[in-house]
Amino acid sequence: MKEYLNIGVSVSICIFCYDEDQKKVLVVDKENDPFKGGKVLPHQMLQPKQSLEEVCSEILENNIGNKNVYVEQLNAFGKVYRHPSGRIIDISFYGLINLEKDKIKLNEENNARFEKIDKSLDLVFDHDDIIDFATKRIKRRMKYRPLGKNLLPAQFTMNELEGLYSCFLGKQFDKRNFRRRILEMDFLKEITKVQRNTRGRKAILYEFDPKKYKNYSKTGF
Amino acid sequence: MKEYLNIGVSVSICIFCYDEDQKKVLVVDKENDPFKGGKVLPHQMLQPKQSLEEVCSEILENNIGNKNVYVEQLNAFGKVYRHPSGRIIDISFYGLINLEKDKIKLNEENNARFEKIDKSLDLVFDHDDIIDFATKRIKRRMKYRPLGKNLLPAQFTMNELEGLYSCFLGKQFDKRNFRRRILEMDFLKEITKVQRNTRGRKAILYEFDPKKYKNYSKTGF
DNA sequence: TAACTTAGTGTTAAAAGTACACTATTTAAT
DNA sequence: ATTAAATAGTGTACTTTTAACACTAAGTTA
Repeated sequence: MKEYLNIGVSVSICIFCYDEDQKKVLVVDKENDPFKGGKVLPHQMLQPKQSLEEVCSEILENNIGNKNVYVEQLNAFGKVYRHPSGRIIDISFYGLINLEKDKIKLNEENNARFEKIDKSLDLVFDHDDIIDFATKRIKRRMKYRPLGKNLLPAQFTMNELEGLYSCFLGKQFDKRNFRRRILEMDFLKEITKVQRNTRGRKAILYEFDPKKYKNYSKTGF
Repeated sequence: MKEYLNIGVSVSICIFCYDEDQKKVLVVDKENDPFKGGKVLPHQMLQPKQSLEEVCSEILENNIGNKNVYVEQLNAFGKVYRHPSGRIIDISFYGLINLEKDKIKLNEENNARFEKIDKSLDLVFDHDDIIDFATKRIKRRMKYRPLGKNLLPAQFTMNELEGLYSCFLGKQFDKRNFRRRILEMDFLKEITKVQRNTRGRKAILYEFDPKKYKNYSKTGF
């Protein structure tokens, strides 16, 4: 056997959602050694016949019961001793979902769950670094691409969208400027129906315009 | 043997330089099958005991005789049939060099050489895609980070810097606006000496201010 | 000394971004 | 029915950034 084949390739995914006005990430309990019982990102070994896309689909299917989630590649993490039981290169991805719209069925066997992202997350391997990497990537990306279609319900208010942006970018916006900017970017459709069980004035509901959203997603503003 | 080990990991590097007012990339002739004699990016199989950084150093040493070139990771390319003789995942990097300053000794055995980047490059595997990926990454990066320290000689004129930007971004600049913007960014030192064997008026020479350049490289403007 | 080559310089107009405070609509409480 | 509390929505003035634009300066060569 060729020596260079003594390397495994794993794929891991940061799956983010926006829930209870917070950014959360999917973590699972590790079912086998090393670090059995430790908290990790969902991940899996790549098999020789699988494309990277295929193993991503499998990971998604196995952990959230829905393989049709768009993911993007982040980075290959390859420190020699990142994995204690052999040489494993990890290729990481991230994806964004909405808990209702995407019909998520969390895997109960490995205790798959969404947790909010802070110091106390504390994953094993170098998975905290991966989350960090993903967080920065998303922040940069959302400055020139639209964000929200995968994270929000089909219809949403301007304040909800503002909350999302505010949460993911970690800063406050001026209401008026935010609205103006978003509407100028021209990827929203205003829905005439105005319905919500809230106190206070009822808000206009918006949807993303699928075509425009898609175009801007590809080419940026 | 575990099935998932039947995958190899290669590392390839796009090494760019700026020569004769053109952006060029290092290519070599492939020395063994598959595609023996074909044109490729310098690359090598990752060995189990090597870090990604180490194999990059080796590739650099073997092809340009200087392993101390800063490289950044681009992307993992992992299509199942990208390599005809087995499953190989390629992790690509890019680096920027200056032909004189970096004391480049091109490997003659594999005909290592810099070629300008256009349709006629035509590399085997998916190496054209990798160059494409690198080109876009650099374009995006140079909008918020300084560029040039690795590509230009230690001292250079403002017009030379403009030429470089113009070449890498693929667009023309207004002289006055360009100068103003670059000087405002404040990573250049003006050198009093004004010397060049050129026709016409002599130009002021600049150097990069190492500290400022480094800071902006990390954090952006 | 005139023609040519390359380097260097300021101003104005347009666009984008930022700061800022009140009115409108609805529900809940009295 | 009236008032208080909650949430949604709106416009203007100022500042900063970007973009457009053409001539003068310094040196070389014929």
